[in-house]
Amino acid sequence: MTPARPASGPSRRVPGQPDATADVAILAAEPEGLSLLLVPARTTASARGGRWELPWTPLRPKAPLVAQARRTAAEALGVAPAWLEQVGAFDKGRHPSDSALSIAFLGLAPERREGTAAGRQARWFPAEALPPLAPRQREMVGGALALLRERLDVTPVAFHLLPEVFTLSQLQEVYELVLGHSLHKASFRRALQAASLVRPLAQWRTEGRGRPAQLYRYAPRKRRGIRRGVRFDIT
Amino acid sequence: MTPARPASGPSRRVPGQPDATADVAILAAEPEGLSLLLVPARTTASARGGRWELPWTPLRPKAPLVAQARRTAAEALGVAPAWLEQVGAFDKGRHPSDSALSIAFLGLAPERREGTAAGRQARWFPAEALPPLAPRQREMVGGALALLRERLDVTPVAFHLLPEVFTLSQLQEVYELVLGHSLHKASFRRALQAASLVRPLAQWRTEGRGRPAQLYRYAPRKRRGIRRGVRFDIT
DNA sequence: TCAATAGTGTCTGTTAGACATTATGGA
DNA sequence: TCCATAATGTCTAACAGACACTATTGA
Repeated sequence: MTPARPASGPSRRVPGQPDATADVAILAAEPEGLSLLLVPARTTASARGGRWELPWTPLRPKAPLVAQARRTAAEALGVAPAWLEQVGAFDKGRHPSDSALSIAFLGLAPERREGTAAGRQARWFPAEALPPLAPRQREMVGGALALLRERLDVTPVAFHLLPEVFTLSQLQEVYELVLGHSLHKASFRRALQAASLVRPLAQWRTEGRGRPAQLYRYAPRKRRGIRRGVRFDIT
Repeated sequence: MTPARPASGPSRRVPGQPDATADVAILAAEPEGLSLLLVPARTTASARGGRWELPWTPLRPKAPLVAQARRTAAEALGVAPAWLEQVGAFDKGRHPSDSALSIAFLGLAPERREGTAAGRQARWFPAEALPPLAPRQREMVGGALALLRERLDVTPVAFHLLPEVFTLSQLQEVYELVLGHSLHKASFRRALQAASLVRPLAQWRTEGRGRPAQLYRYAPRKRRGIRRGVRFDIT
């Protein structure tokens, strides 16, 4: 499928090292939607000016995969991501490195607006309006978003998209952003109460107009082994 | 971590080819539990007699990843698996090939007892009583089982563990095997009815003692976009 | 006072699980 | 006949969503 490419400049293939890359899709939640961290494309033959790409590094077999992904993420984000998980291996489509294989990771950053000076020229883009990406990286972003949605109702992953201290409205916003639809406020809080995942603080924060919102902190108490019945919820 | 191994016999490392493998965990459902297909370990220096391993092949960058996994599975199973999905990339622990990286796949076979002559010397082992495996392959099996559980309530994947025609008790057994706990019969059937995933046939099958069970076929009719509320079901 | 947001109480329809009952075969 | 399994109807407790209402701030 791919035409035989000349081994381009900086792709130094060391025998014994896999011809593969580690790519990281770093997501953050903002009021307007999820945003993705991109870095300026390395200047290669194919790259005209102003292109962007997912942070990636060539895979080095010595270092553990996750460690390398974490380093790659930290390099672009400025700090280590609050959460990191492998999405999977991708081999279809072109990659900026022209590598045959790429391992994608999902990284989460807590509320990018505050702090987290994105390294060098890295920039955040709204997840619904991304600049053109290499086909393989485009697929990896899709996989990362899907993984985030999957994890959301199995793992308290939403809290890694929020600062230490947050309001329940903020928490609900994150869930709505990731799930892609709005939730019932009373039901959301009831379920949250039942799960006892958060601890209220004796602090309130006023934001714009209305009544100030109480602040909460992530503090899971119960370990519940609830066995739900089967749901045949095929999509 | 790994001591410097001499490049052992059959590991021909071609420069430009990733030093990686594709491994497949092929599962089937039996009344006693899930079973896993293993093949005799390739005779290498480390292998004493009677060891087993997951079917694997060295990764060839030209071929698409899934295609190669499917071929690897078919070689061990005799036929193509009814379902195949990537589990992820594994790099920790030793692999029979001593490769730095392995991509794991989950394969499903419909009820192994009937037909499906396992290729050559391949053998089924109960998933709870596996023979010793290379550490990395052991992890891959765990990942494959976890993925199967994850997929079960999102995708009608259970039907790929059953023959074309089955009884509702068989279907429930598969769900119970994969989920690891028993389900309420009436509730199970009610939910199944509501999802309209199966079509009853005008055939009954008597099995042992009691009343004969009606046979069903997988036939999803509705495409439902039901939006459930959030569940904070952290395990 | 009005607008806007936070937070809560009540009602109702849905549903999962418990239980009981009928149906239908083999031993 | 008895036993084992299939299949279904009814009841109840739990729960999700709708709705309404109070609370508390800024404009």
